[in-house]
Amino acid sequence: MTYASVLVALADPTRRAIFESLRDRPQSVSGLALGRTISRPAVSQHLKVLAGAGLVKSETRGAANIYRALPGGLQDLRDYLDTFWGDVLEAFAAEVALQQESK
Amino acid sequence: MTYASVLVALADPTRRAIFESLRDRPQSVSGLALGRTISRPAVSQHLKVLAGAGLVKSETRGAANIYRALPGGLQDLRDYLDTFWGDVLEAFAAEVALQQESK
DNA sequence: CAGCCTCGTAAGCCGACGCTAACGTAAGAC
DNA sequence: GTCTTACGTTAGCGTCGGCTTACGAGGCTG
Repeated sequence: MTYASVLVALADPTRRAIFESLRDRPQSVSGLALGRTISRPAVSQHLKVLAGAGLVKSETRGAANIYRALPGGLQDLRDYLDTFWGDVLEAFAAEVALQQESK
Repeated sequence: MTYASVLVALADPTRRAIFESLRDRPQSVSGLALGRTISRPAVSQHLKVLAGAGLVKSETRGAANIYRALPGGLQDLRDYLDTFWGDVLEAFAAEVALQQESK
């Protein structure tokens, strides 16, 4: 069921940009807000959503909060897509079989 | 860039349900609306979004419109997630190297 | 032809989401 | 202690998205 929250989290372009930025290297909240046009609280809220989806981990270092990307959070979504592949191929095979019968 | 529209399309639960229903077997618009609580036009609009993302194909048969799931439409998203994996592991390795140096 | 089915689209409503501004809190630096 | 920096949270606003109702366009049947 977590793949649902992952989809919602990654559906937003700003959130994807933040996640991709964290993919390159861990960063603080203000560090993430520096390169963008949105305010720091907006970044904080996006990080909250990403953390809720298990895509990001926060690590307090002094007064700063360092965020890091969690690649494992994508696994559920990958599995979801994989099940789709198999099912759709099965359905296709069944369809072909039906076509054969109707001839 | 298509993975973005795929993410948006699959982020909605109703749209996912429709897509999963088409995964099992091709169906008409009213056929899809039959099992659900939402109206037929709502289904039609969702199908439009799914088609825009390349996840669904419409095939006119008489007065009916048969929709079919396109598994290939998920490939771009899969590739996007895969690039994430490699990059994040590289970043992790770089982080470990930094930790080692600072000791 | 008339009637019925299929479907897509437009208008409108309403709730959810993203954003900002403002507040309060906690951790160093001096 | 004081100041600064970094952060999270809240309230409020604007906007986007999903849903329904109503309409118009094609196809099939009698």
